[in-house]
Amino acid sequence: MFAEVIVDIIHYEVDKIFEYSFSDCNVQLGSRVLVPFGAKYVEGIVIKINDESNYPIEKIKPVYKVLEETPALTKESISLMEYVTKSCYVTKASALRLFLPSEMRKGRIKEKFTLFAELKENIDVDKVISALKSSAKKQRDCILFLGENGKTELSFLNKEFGSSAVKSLKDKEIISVITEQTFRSPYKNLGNTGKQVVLTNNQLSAIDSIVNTDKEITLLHGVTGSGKTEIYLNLIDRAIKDGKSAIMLVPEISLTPQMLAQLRARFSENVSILHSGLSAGERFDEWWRIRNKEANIVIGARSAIFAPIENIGIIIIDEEHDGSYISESSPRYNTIDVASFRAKYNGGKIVLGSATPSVESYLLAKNGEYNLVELKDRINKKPLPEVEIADMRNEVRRGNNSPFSSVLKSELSDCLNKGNQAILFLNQRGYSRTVICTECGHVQKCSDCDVSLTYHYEDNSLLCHYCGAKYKMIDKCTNCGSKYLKYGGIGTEKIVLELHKLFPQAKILRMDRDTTQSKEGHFSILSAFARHEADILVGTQMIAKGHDFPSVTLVGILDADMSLHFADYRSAERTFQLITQVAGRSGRADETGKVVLQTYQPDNLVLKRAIQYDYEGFYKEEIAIRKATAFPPYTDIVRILISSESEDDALIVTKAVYQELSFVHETYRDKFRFFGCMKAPIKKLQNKYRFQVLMRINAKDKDLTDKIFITVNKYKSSHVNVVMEINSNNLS
DNA sequence: AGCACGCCGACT
DNA sequence: GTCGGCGTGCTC
Repeated sequence: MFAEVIVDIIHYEVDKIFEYSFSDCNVQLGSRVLVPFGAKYVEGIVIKINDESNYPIEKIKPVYKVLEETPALTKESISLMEYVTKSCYVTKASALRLFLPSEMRKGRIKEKFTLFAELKENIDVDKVISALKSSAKKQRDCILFLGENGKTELSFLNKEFGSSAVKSLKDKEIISVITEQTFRSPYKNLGNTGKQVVLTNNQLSAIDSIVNTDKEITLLHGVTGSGKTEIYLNLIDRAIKDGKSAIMLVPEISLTPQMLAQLRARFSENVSILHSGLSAGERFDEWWRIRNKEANIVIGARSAIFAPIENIGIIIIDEEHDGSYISESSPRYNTIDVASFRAKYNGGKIVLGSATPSVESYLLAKNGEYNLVELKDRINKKPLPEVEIADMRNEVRRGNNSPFSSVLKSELSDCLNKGNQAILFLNQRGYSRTVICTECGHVQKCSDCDVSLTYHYEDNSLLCHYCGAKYKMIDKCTNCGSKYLKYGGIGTEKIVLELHKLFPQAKILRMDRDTTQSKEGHFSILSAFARHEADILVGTQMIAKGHDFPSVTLVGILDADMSLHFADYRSAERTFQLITQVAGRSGRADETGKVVLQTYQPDNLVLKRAIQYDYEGFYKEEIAIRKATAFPPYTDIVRILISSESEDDALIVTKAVYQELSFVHETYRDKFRFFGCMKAPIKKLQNKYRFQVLMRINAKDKDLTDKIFITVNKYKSSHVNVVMEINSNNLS
C-alpha cells in the first residue's frame, strides 16, 4: 500500500505530495507519521491512501513510524486544509499546522498518565477484612475506602494509608493498579456562574428564525444587553440534543473564561476550551478530549475554528465585526470563511452576533445572503447610557489644557462621591506618544522602524510599539543636544498620574498591554475592579469588550477622535464600534449610566451616530461612502508587500513586481479599480524597508487573484520577502 | 527546511 | 597545494 504524505516543512519547494510505502495497518487517512526525507526523518500527515503508485518504485521508501494510533486529522480537516491552501495561498504544510496543537509536533508533549487503584472484581469486602490480621488497620481502612469510593488515584492512597499497606493489598491481589490517561484541565477552579433564564419573546423568535431559516448564516444584530448570550446557549443546547456538536468563538482570549463559566454551568464536562493562552499540556489534552469525542462543545478564540470536532451543528461567532477574526499572519485566513466551509461540510449553521456588525456582513444580510435577525430592545428595558459630548475646543479656549474636560471632572467627582466606579478609555498606552525636541523639532524614532517612540514613565524608557525595542530615556535631543524636550500625545500612564493629582483619595487601576503581561493579567485586574478594589479603571481598547461591572456608572472616552484620524477606509467603522462598545460598559440595574465623550470635532457624523446608538444611520452613510469611493465590500484590496533589510534590493524587486503586474493590469484593465506602487505607510519595520503594490479588484475572481499570486510569488527570496494580502485589516 | 554537492579565496 | 565559503538542487 502507498500513502500520500505532506511533510511538515514549510517551503514552496517541498510543497507537494510525497509517496511512501507501508504494510502497517495503523497507517490511516489523517495519521501523523515519521518518514525518511532526504538525509533525515521528518513528520508528515497521510492525506491519501492508494493501492498503487505512479512514482518509480525503487525510489519509494517505507513509512518509518506511525505517531499516534488515532489519526490526528479527520477527513474534513484534510479537505479544509486543501481549501485553506487555495484561498490563503500557503503551502499545504502551513495549512496543516492550523489543525494541530503546536506541542504535538516534534513530540514535545505526551499524554499524561496517572496510576489508579481499585478493588478487584468479585471481592467481598467483609470477607476480605475478616481475613486480615487485626493489626492491619491501615489495610482495612483502605479496603473500606475503596469499597465506598471506587477507583482512586494511587498517589492519594499511598499518602492516606501508607505505601506499605497499599503494596501488601496489591501483593495479596485484593486491589489492582491500572494506568489511565488523565487530562490537564484548564480553568478547573472557575465557578459555575450560569443561571437558568426565562427567554423573552424576542429571544424566542430570534431562535426560531435561526433554526428555521434555510440560509447557512444568520446575522444576529442585537443592541448591548439584548440577551444574545442566552440565545447562543439555547442554540448550543439544541445542537447537543440533536446529537451534534458546537463551536463558539469569542474575539479574544481574555473573554473565554467568563463564557466558559456559563457553558460549564449548562453543559459541564461536554465543554472544552482551545486557545493559545493555555499551557502546552492543557492545550494538548483539551485537543485530544475533543478529538476523542469526550467533549462536543468547543469554545475559544479564532484558532478554535480548526478544532478537531466532528458533526458540527452550530458555529457561533460572537462580536463578528472584531478584527481578530481575520488572521494577520500567514495563513491569513478569514474565520467566517472557514466557518462557512465547515458548516457546509457538516450541514450545520452559523450565527454571527454583534451589536455593531461589520458593514460587510450587514450588507450581505440586507442583500439576503444572510438571514438577518435584529434585537432592538434591551432585556430589562433599561435605557442605554446617556452620552454627553465634551467639546475639547472650548476647553482649550477656556484655558483647560488637562486631558479632562470640566464636564468629565465634575461627573467623575460625582460618581466617586456616590461610591460608584468609573472607566476611562484612551487607546494609547505609555506616558506620551512622542518625545519632541523644542529646539530642532526632532522626534525620537526607533532605529529599526520608521516609527516614533513612546515614552514610558514607569521604567523611564522609550518603547517602539511596533517592534518592541526598548531604549533608555534621553535627557537631551539626540539630534541637536538641546535639553528642552516636549512630550506629545497623552497615554494611559499619564492619565493615571493626572487622576492621582485630581482625586488623591481614589484608587486607580490601569489596564493595557503593559499591565497585563503576566499570564492572568487581564483576569486579575478585571476581577479586582469587579470586587470594587479600585474606583477608576483606566485602559486601552482591551477594556471595551464584554466585561460587566455592576457598579460602573460613568464612562469617559478621552479622545474619541484618535481612531478617526487613521488613514484607513475602516477607521470610521472602527470608531463607531469602539465608542458603542465602551459606552455599553456604563450603567447599572438601578441607575442609568453616563458617558462623556471628549472630541475636537463634535459635529463629526460618525460620532453623532455613535452617541445616538444609531447603527442603521451609521451603516447607511458608511455604505454609501464605500460604494462611491469603491472600497470594500464593493471591491477587495489586494496588497503586495515587499520588504528587505536592503532598501535597494526591496526597491529592485518592487519595480520588477510592479512591471510584471502591469502586464496583468493591461490585459484586465476593466477588472481593476486601482493599481499603484508606493512606499508602505510605515517605510521601515524591524529593520526592513517596505514597499507595496496596491490593487483594488474583485477578489472573488479567483483566476485573477491566482494570476497575481503566481506572478508575484516567484520574486520571493531569502533576503527579499514578498507577501500578498487580501483585505488585510492592517494596511500600515 | 536541511543537507549534499560543487566551484573560488586565504591559510598550516 | 588544501580547508572551507555559501550558491544551486534535491528530497517520495
